[in-house]
Amino acid sequence: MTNRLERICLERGLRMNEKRRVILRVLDKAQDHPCVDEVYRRVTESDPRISISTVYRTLKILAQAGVLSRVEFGDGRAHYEEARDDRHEHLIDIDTGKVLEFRNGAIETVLREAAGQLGYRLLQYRLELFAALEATADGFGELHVRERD
Amino acid sequence: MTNRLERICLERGLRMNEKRRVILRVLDKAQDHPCVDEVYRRVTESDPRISISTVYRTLKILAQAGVLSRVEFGDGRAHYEEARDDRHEHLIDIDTGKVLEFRNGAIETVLREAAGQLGYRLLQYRLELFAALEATADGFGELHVRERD
DNA sequence: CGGCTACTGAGAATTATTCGCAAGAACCTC
DNA sequence: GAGGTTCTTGCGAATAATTCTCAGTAGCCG
Repeated sequence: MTNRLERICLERGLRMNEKRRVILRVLDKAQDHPCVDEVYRRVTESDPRISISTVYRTLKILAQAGVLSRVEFGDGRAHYEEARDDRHEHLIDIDTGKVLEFRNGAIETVLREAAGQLGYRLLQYRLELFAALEATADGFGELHVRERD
Repeated sequence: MTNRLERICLERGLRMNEKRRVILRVLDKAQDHPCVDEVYRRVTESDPRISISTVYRTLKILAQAGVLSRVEFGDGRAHYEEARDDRHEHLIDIDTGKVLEFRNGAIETVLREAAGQLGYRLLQYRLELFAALEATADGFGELHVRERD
């Protein structure tokens, strides 16, 4: 079962080999946003002979090819996640360091408008929210949010 | 003529000396968001004997004390600006690398609401818009930020 | 004035990441 | 399936931004 990411790589003219497959598999399975070291750690569980250089290089190439997305959380390291076409935002829980993903179309709209008011067209943006759990429950019950790292 | 920033420093229990005054003056006069190297360059015009260590250290301390704000524009360097109490956003022109500042209360509102919907209270956020003048460029291309500013 | 501490300069150390190069492997062509 | 071009890999060295160490210096408060 050739996975989805592997197929996309081939479509974009990237060569495929077992090391690259291992890296792709790690990111395909990841439920979080691992940094390079963490990807390396996971990757070496499958193939201890892979080098950190290769991980750095491959992640960079895959991000440039749009197979992965590079995210930065202000911790001085690059984090990667599988690229998806649905834009989503990241909220970092100040207390636990956990990263929540959520979607909110209004954000993109507001930002696009703000850029527009300056005569610009928004191409891309970097956004991270730092927040703390509200002391009081809001009584709206379970919100379905994927908890990630 | 003791400047405003210097006064704030004293209020927060920071010691004052001529080197620190020079750094403060540079940031007080700055109309942009200089990175550490750039601050160092400007500072050495007044006092060539100041060291880059001191610039790094002082900028960090001043930012922690809330006298300055540290901003990151995705170019891998820290940039500093005088801290102000009015929240403002940054838009990076991807063609020129120029950084525009603007105010837009709607942005903060939307972000605060988004956090609220997740049960969180927004404490802080990092936001950078990358955009091109309406007329120019098309599509979501590579984003490269140039030095300076 | 005197002392407790914070501040400074210089260079070494750290951290994250990229580069250079030679060897090895994909993939296209015939 | 052989061959060759070009991409990929591993390793260690190189960068780049930033922090740390440490000894010497100097604010600031009493």
